[in-house]
Amino acid sequence: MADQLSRVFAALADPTRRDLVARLTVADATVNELAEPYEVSVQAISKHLKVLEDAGLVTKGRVAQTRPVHLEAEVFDLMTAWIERYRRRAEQRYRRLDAVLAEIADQTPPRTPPPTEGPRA
Amino acid sequence: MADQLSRVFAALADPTRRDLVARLTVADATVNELAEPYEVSVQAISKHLKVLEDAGLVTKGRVAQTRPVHLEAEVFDLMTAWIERYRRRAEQRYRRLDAVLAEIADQTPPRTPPPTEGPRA
DNA sequence: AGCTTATTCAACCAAACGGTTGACAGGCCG
DNA sequence: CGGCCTGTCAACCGTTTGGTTGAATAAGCT
Repeated sequence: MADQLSRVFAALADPTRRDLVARLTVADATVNELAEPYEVSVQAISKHLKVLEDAGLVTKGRVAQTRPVHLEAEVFDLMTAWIERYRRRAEQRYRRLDAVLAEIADQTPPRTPPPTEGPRA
Repeated sequence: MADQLSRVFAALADPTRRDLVARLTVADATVNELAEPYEVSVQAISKHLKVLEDAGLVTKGRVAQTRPVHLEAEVFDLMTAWIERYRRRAEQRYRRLDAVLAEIADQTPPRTPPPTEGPRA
């Protein structure tokens, strides 16, 4: 199996699974309740829930013969940490670039239009 | 093709691709430069970059015969928005649950130990 | 023009994915 | 006890994924 971060991202790459997570933010629910709105079989949803469970996004209880599914929101922090870390670095880099460009624009009088949006765009 | 959010999550579900993104927060780089540290073929990295590009995480320029790869950090906001939205909802729900539990504990004197951690755990 | 470098395209392969149907295990309830 | 839910396991199927090698395209360099 892959590392947890990979599993979390992979789990949320599927729209059905994202929808399941979204619905679980409202309330815990049993597998059948969760499966009801979709057109696929209960087994398919059971598999989706297993993926979410393996990623640590969800846990299952045991009430009578049902297994209420519960969202574990803490795992979101794992993603947020990764995303924020690199977003911050990327932004710092742009800030640095902006500074360099500003300096260049300062030293050299109106030469070329500032290539703030480079060859792409 | 799937929606962009799915493509972004799927793109970041691979450790090699996450590493590419991480390295691109430092500086733009050509395909060959990016491929150098890994043990796989350049073609494999080219494919990874295509996945990142299709997800909108990355764009390619054209300098001479090289195609410098550039990180598009804005797409991160798409994920952050999704994550924060549902994290917030989940947290609100816990707050509500806490309130309910507090009220119950208030009305009923020491009856059962508060089931703050339910059947799971 | 002709060679070289950088990158992608194409065909192929094994493994994983998302779905199906059918069988089976656990726990209620008449 | 016997049946009925609820949920999972197993086998199967078509598609996607991540990798390979080999050929093709594009833009310098001499």
